Amino acid sequence: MKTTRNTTAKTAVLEVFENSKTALSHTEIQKQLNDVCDRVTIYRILDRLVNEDIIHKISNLDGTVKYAKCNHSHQRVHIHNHAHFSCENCHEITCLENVKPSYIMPHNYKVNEINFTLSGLCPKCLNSNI
Amino acid sequence: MKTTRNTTAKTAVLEVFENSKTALSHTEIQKQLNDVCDRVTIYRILDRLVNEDIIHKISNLDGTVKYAKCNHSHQRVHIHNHAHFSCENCHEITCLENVKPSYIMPHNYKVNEINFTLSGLCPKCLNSNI
DNA sequence: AAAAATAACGCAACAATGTTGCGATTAAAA
DNA sequence: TTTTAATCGCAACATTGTTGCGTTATTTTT
Ligand SMILES: [Zn+2]
Ligand SMILES: [Zn+2]
Ligand SMILES: [Zn+2]
Ligand SMILES: [Zn+2]
Repeated sequence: MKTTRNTTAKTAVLEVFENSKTALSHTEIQKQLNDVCDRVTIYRILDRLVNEDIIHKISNLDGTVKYAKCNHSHQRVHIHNHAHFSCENCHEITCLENVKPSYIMPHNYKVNEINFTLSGLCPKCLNSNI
Repeated sequence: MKTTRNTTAKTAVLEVFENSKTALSHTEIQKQLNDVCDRVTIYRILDRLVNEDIIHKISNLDGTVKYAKCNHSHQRVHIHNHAHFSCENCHEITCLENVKPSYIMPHNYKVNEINFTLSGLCPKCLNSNI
């Protein structure tokens, strides 16, 4: 079995997540790390953190990919079924941990995973405009 | 005002959509077109068809982008608020025109658009496996 | 029908994002 | 301390999408 290791690069990436309230893209992480490690290493660390259920991957409407901390590691079954909000103004992505859509599916489909993304204006941008 | 023109390439792309029950990626369209036109032209045609509300763009969980015919052009307000299903086995994307999620949002958010994608096994793959 | 206007095209070049192979490091176990 | 293998850096490559520009072709005007 493969064991996972704690490296300086991985610790640095984790710290970036700890200090962020919103989801982060690979590029945003790279900028904050400031040459702590190679570009490729960040990709590999992100893959590992996803596999370890420490962060989750968010694919956005505009094609960008971001990652966010998992705030539910205590749950027995680790499922990412919450919604995400994408602000059209500041482009920040936030987890809406408590928003879970209800829906009715046609028969003969087996649903394993759902992705629910809403876009519009976040509270910050909603208050600070005309 | 810019007027839109009917070209052989655009007609060919439209025909590909007419013959498809599922959503199509740029690459899939390109293969079916078989050098009718350049790669870039397909991108530009897809952009135009989206602007004309003839097709809609679907961003998938795995980062792929597909396009599908709009089957609701008769509606007065043209909104794409239906769900999409992504099969983990055959990777086909289908529009679930009648699946519309209900949800409760926290205050102070203004929602303009939603994206609801479900993944799992489609009816075809569900029936044809062990 | 011919001429004029411009939407659409082909091509080449570029950009962003992510992947792979491989030899060198280094964290963790023995 | 030595050994093992997970992780890293680097170079090279792949995919997807964009842009500029001179050319082609559809549509409108004359
Ligand atoms: Zn905002
Ligand atoms: Zn989340
Ligand atoms: Zn299927
Ligand atoms: Zn659809």
